[in-house]
Amino acid sequence: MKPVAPIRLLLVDDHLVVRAGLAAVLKFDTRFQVIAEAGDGAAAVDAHRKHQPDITLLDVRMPVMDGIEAARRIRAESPAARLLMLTTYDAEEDIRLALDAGASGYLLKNSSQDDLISALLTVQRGERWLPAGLARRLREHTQEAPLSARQLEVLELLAKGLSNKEIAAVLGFTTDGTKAHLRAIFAKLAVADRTEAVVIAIQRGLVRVDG
Amino acid sequence: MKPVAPIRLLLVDDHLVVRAGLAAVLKFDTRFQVIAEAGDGAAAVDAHRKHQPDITLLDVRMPVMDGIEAARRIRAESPAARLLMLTTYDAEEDIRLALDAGASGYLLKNSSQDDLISALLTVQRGERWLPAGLARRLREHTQEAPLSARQLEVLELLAKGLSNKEIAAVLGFTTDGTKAHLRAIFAKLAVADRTEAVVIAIQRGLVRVDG
DNA sequence: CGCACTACTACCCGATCGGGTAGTCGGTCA
DNA sequence: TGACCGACTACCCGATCGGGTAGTAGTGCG
Repeated sequence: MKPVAPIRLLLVDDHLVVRAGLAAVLKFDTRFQVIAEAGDGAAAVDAHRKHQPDITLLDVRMPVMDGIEAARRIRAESPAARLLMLTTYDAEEDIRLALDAGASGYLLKNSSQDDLISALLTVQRGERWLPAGLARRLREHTQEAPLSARQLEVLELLAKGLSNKEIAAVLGFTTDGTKAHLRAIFAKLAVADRTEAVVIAIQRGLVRVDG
Repeated sequence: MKPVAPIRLLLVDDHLVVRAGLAAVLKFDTRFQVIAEAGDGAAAVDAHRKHQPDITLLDVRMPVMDGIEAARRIRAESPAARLLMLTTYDAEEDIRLALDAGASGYLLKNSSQDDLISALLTVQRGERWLPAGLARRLREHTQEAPLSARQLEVLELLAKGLSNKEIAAVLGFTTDGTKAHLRAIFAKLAVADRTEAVVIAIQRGLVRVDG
């Protein structure tokens, strides 16, 4: 064992308890050193600029600026930054967005201490880290055509329970327009009707219901 | 200030990080003392029996045995036990179930340290603690008639995207039977169609989609 | 005992939905 | 330039949905 400089970490999470927990869990491992913490995305960007950590542990869902946007901005400033996203949710869309935003890994909050540590070490080596089952599920849907921006708008309204006519009114086209979009959406999500589409969309994280 | 014996706490959460975080946050407040931890519901029941804590902080969603069931069993053994449920989700149904199971309070994981401490102190006094906005939302829907067991079965299948005919086949009655159930469900949830019903059901925690 | 309520079945009917087909318009990429 | 694709509009048609109404069986409640 040769002595190595500790990996310097920036912790970003809006939950105080989670930050404290991560710090507590990592405190006794000399390979890691928590050098800063932040409670929202904007603070994370500032803290990253100031401290230039080796790895940033970034919560996905946060007030002010979410983890995805924070990841994008950090990568814009520091393309070599290593970002490990941290989340409770395994919605595929979140993961896809996180990876697109430049994250090097994706860690579920219910991971064990061992997982946390191996994720950190893996990311530090410049490799990608994803939870076991997730990598497979992600590949499955990655082949399929993604929804267009317009289709996501329609889907969002659909998930509010609007009828074809109401969706058309909101988006400013005819009910036939809604139907055309729905047909494309159904095909891409491989479902038969609007209800199924909404359920799948929620499962995959294409739309949010937490309101 | 007269010196008081610290409030003895049992922490129950399947996330190591959360347990560590709670312990870390409470460590510096002498009014509290963490005397034991558990990682699932079954272990929580055992730990409660053994340590008889003043307050048990119980995560709702856990493997092996969830927090609701654990709360029920703990209360069965120790009717005076004070239980503070801890969760990320604010689905109303979870809260209702938790309170029915005998919880004295319900704390969201994104609460501040101040909230955590005042929740603990409130519960210790034997009073009920609920997050601000939640108490109101809960009262709103508490007036409304709850769904029957059969209606929940139908709702569950509805949330899988099944048609009236398919639901009827699964449950063993005619499509008219499905329609009769749906009419009752729509009325109780105050929605106009199946898609809206599913969204509301997911929001309120009446059905789960995490799979 | 009657009353209320859930769990259905059944029929009617208009509105909505979903699928098939076809064509226009604008942007992109080779 | 032509080929392709997304965003529509439009029309047809059968299936499904949701609402109104009515009636039966079974259960729990006072």
